[in-house]
Amino acid sequence: MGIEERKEREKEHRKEEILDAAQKVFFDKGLPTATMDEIAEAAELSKGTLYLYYKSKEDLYLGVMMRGMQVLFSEYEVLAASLDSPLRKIIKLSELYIDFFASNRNFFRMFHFLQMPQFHKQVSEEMQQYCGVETRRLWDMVIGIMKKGMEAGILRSDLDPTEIGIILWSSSSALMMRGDTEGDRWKERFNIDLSHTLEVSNRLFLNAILTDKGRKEFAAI
Amino acid sequence: MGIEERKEREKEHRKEEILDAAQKVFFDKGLPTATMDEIAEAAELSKGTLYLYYKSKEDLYLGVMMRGMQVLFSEYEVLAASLDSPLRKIIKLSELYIDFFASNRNFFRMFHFLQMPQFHKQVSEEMQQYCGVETRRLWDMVIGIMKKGMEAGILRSDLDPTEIGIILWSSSSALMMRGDTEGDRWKERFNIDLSHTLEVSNRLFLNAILTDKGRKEFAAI
DNA sequence: AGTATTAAATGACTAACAGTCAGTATATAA
DNA sequence: TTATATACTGACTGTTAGTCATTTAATACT
Repeated sequence: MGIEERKEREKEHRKEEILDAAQKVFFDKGLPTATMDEIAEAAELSKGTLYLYYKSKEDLYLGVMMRGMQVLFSEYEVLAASLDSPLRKIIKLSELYIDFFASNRNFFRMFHFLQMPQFHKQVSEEMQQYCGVETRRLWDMVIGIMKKGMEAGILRSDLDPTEIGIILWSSSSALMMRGDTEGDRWKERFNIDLSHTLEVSNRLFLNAILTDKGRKEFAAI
Repeated sequence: MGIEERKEREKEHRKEEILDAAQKVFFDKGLPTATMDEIAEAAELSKGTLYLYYKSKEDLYLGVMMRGMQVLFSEYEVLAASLDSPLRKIIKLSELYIDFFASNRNFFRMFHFLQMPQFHKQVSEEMQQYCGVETRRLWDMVIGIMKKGMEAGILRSDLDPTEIGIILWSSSSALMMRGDTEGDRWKERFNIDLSHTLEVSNRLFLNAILTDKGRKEFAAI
């Protein structure tokens, strides 16, 4: 009785095809300018069909966004499983995020939508749930890497690994976001290269959270 | 010939009345859910009239947002003109922003719209221009305070005052934003109080950018 | 095979809303 | 009192998210 299973697979496949189409259109136009008709056109389906698979345009948007999250997550997974030293893992954590920003700009921009519920009009409970669960997996991974660093004695033990994780992540995000949208203006107005600013920020912060041992190891790299 | 002038005043007054109405509605419902008809109703004007004063719903939203920016700006202005020491000014700069976040949550949320052009559909060139100019005034003030700190020898002179300003601002913003939208979840999931995390972040960062002299003064406070 | 049943897809339709503009009312000038 | 300019109105248009009665296709049954 493989028919049920095949149908299930085809259904999943159709969902992915719709995401492919939505991704193209959203990358091109952004959430408010993209239309469901365009996405249907791109998917070679009727608009009604889109709604058999996703509850709203915003759900579809978040569906695409979650692909970006998965990309980042799987890169972190590789990092966490690697044989690098705890310090190198923490450094690479930042670098990976910066690389992700550089090569997946469109996904990066989408991330912010999740965090701004005041711009949600039709996000379904389920999708919000799903996003929350996956986001948490990402955080657990980041926090896990921080904890390892603390156990290895390179991170100050008077700090909370979760707090450090969120601070590092948030400050990086914020600077990348500003670099993305206002990088040129900062360059011409203040002669500031925001990607340099991000490096400075991470270096300052890293030095602030490392133990003497950690700082020595860091200096040796 | 004071008629022209009076009319000019009345026009400005009408613009403000419209902003009052828009503020109420936007605070209540957020950008996507608020409707121009509601705002017109609240302003006791017809919808058409709104468009004599503002080019689009998004322009109106940014108009309200700029009021929040002015509030923050004028508080910074008082601080900059105060007789506090350079170090105290820098500390108060953070505190002021945190206070603003606490007591003007709705304005704070609006700030993010400006920074996300991917969610702009109808923002006029003029409004964008206006926002840019005012934002720059705010930045100049922040950067000015940092420069004074550097001249006073309490901030490391190998760092760029503009970079320090933007890092401090961005990391604070990001943590407040997360606290705003996900504070409860972080509390229950990780037992983290994000307003505490913000304090930690600012303290770590401050210690990282202060000179020995600055750190001594800081410890004495 | 032919027929019944179930599932997938369609696209015309509705409702809601941003933005427009021809027309009205009000104030000033002649 | 009449003419002109200015402020305002609200019915109207165009667009688009989301729906649903109907059609099409696939599977099950006899």
